[in-house]
Amino acid sequence: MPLFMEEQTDLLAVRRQKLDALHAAGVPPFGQRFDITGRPGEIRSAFAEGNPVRTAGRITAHRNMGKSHFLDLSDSTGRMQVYLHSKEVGPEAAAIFEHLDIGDWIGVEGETFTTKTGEPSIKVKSFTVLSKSLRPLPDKWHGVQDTEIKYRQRYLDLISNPESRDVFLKRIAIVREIRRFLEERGFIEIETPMMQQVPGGAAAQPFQTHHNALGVDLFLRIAPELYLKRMLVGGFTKIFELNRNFRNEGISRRHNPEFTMLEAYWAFADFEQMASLVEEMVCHLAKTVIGGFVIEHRNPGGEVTKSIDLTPPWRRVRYSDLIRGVKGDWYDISSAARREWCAANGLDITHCAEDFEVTQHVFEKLVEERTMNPLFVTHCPKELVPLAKQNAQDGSVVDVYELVINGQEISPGYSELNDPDIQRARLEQQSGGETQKLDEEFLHALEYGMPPAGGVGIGIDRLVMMLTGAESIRDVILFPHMRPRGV
RNA sequence: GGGUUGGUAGCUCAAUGGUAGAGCAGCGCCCUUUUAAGGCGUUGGUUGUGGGUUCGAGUCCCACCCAACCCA
Repeated sequence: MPLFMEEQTDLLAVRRQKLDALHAAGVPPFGQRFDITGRPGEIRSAFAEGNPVRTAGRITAHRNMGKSHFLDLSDSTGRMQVYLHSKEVGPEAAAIFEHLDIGDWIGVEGETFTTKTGEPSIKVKSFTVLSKSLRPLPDKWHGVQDTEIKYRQRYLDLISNPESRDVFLKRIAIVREIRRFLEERGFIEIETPMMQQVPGGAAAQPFQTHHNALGVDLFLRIAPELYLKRMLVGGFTKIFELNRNFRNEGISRRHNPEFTMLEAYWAFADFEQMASLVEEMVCHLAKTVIGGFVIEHRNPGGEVTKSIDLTPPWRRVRYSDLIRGVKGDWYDISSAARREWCAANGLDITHCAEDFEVTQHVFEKLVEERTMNPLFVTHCPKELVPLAKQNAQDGSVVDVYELVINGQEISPGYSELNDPDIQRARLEQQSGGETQKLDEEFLHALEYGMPPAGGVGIGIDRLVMMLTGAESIRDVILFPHMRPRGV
């Protein structure tokens, strides 16, 4: 009596009923090993007709023609259409098929053919249930639009938004190509401690933890620098580390508490050579991963919002010359006159106590933020970079570059300080006299002699943002940190 | 920390203070080459949470939660 039959329409309950139906039919809903001849996207991109194939994937589309069905099987490699007809698989399998849904993983065996609309396809002879999906997937056409779901449930974003998948595949390729580029040039990858007793190498708030057996507090590293320099002392003269740093600071469009950093050190080189190395490396990434030197950033409507041209050679300009480019007599006028000029030009410098901070604010707002194409800013004021070598000709500046692309700092590079006494003085100054913040073991190591070296750091997340056109760091980190919340 | 915007069905989105809707997904039926398949029918809601104003609140007010963006 349909009138008295309770209509069961809850989406989760319907899937549970199908799960039960599979069990009842003796079909394990969560399968085992399934050997394949190729993944869906691989078979499609290297398509040859008339071949026996086995593949597996998630059902992401179902076009039901009555007796014949067209399914898309997908994974991270892409999609492959399969054609399923009761005449080919038999009535028993056709009955099992009734219990499948979009979202289920299945394995298929069959033969490749091309449909009359020209679509590469697999004519299924048999299929195997690999995993029953108990929750419905996001909208097949729009995918996941809700940013919160994209970040908290990244797997849904990856299943339904191919453009998100592409960004992460590019990120993976970028990291792989960086390693290859450096290794081909004789750099070797080093692993140094992520838990440090003295968090050094940068000025940032660390995360704190505790080692029970040793009874000591430890800090997650804010940078690997001081350990990599110990490696230079140890005679490893071309090294890099590409891994995570942790900073206990704000979360924003450009900041995640854990982020990926490349640091590389090259003994007997200077900051100019490091600049060339970085220029070559980023150009290599653009060519191999992006496919060209021009990077276009688009808004959600698809319109180009900005264009970055990475074609080498990149400009190298002294910091002071860039400031003079903003205001020619900047270094000839009084401190008060500079502050008046800032106020008149809409720059808020109320938080700037020192003169160099005022100048730096002008640099950030009027040079850095407006620089889209690569620019090596060289010979920065020594107050800004306390750990670098002073310039031999001009003691007020240091031998460093800051690479600016896309309006943000992408990479600093130094001629590293290797005089242990000057290094100690600088670190003591930086720590404000708090001796427990000094990494004495590092200073001790320097006294054995560290070769002069060039060093670079590159924030990989921001580099990926620049290369892929992402406007938020959360779009290039698979699982960005979010405020806790139940699903 | 401050400001702005947003949170409605599984997903994507509507809804002058006056009966909460559509598309997709789901469910039922038709269809043997479709591809955002199509056709007919149909189910589905604590409108982020908690208060308040009102005859009446998704809509107005207050607080809180979560997110995005801008600022610090």
